[in-house]
Amino acid sequence: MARTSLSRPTDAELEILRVLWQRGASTVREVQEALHEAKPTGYTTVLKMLQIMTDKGLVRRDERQRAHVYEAQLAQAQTQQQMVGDLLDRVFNGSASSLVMQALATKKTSASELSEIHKILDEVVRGHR
Amino acid sequence: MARTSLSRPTDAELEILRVLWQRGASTVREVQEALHEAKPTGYTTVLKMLQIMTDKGLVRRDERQRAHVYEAQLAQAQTQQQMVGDLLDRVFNGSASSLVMQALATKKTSASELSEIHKILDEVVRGHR
DNA sequence: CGGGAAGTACGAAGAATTTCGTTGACAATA
DNA sequence: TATTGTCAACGAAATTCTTCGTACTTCCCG
Repeated sequence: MARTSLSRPTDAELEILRVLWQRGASTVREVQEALHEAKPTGYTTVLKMLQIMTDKGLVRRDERQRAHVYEAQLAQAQTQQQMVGDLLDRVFNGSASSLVMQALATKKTSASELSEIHKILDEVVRGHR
Repeated sequence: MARTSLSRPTDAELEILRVLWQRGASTVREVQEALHEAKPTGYTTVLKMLQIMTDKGLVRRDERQRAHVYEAQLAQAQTQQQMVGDLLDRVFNGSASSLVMQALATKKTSASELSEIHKILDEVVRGHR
């Protein structure tokens, strides 16, 4: 039974999505092996998660081969945008500047990261005029 | 029984923290009334949440009055920083520039927000030299 | 003092999340 | 063909999150 709403992925779901984004379409076994390196995880656990995620519409399943192949439904950037938007609403009252400020305060952001952000900012400002 | 770890607040916990940050130290009744406007919530529900949050160390409780007074343990900025750091790790692989990019892509950020971000960025860059 | 109002504590129940054991289907191979 | 290995499906258990009913306590007012 497919769902309609599509809420934000849980932690375990996100772990799996990260693998799928990195590897591209993968079998259960491939995902399990990738996850297992970071954190021991059983095969059936990953399988069950992927079944649930298929149900929720987070991933697509290709059943043509005996070993089904799973693929993330949304591109990484889309999910990132959704999740940062969610955080913006829930935690920052919609203030993007607060979010950026706290993001920069958290990590010692590298100089190259900073100039990258500067570039992005310039582009957005340019687009605004 | 107090906990040790202090994981990220759940959604319901965050709702309550938002009230406490906005109002400052408050009784259960005060929190409940504030929450109730946005979303009907029973008194004992809020009470139980606050008890759990005290347990987790998310809030402090002053029991000197009959109506206990609750206060957020961490300042809003601290929690924001923690949560954006968490998102950075879990969803953006630590790339602050990606996060900023997606944040700006999500909302039509206002011009004043953009210049505010620009100012923050300049300050951080200056601090780096 | 007696009774109601306002408060806390406790426990339970339902939902969602996460993990994994067992089963049965299917395929490769000896 | 008989055996062994790989896989999906299913269900159940453990945990966490969320909500709220009930019981007990304390305070105030007549």
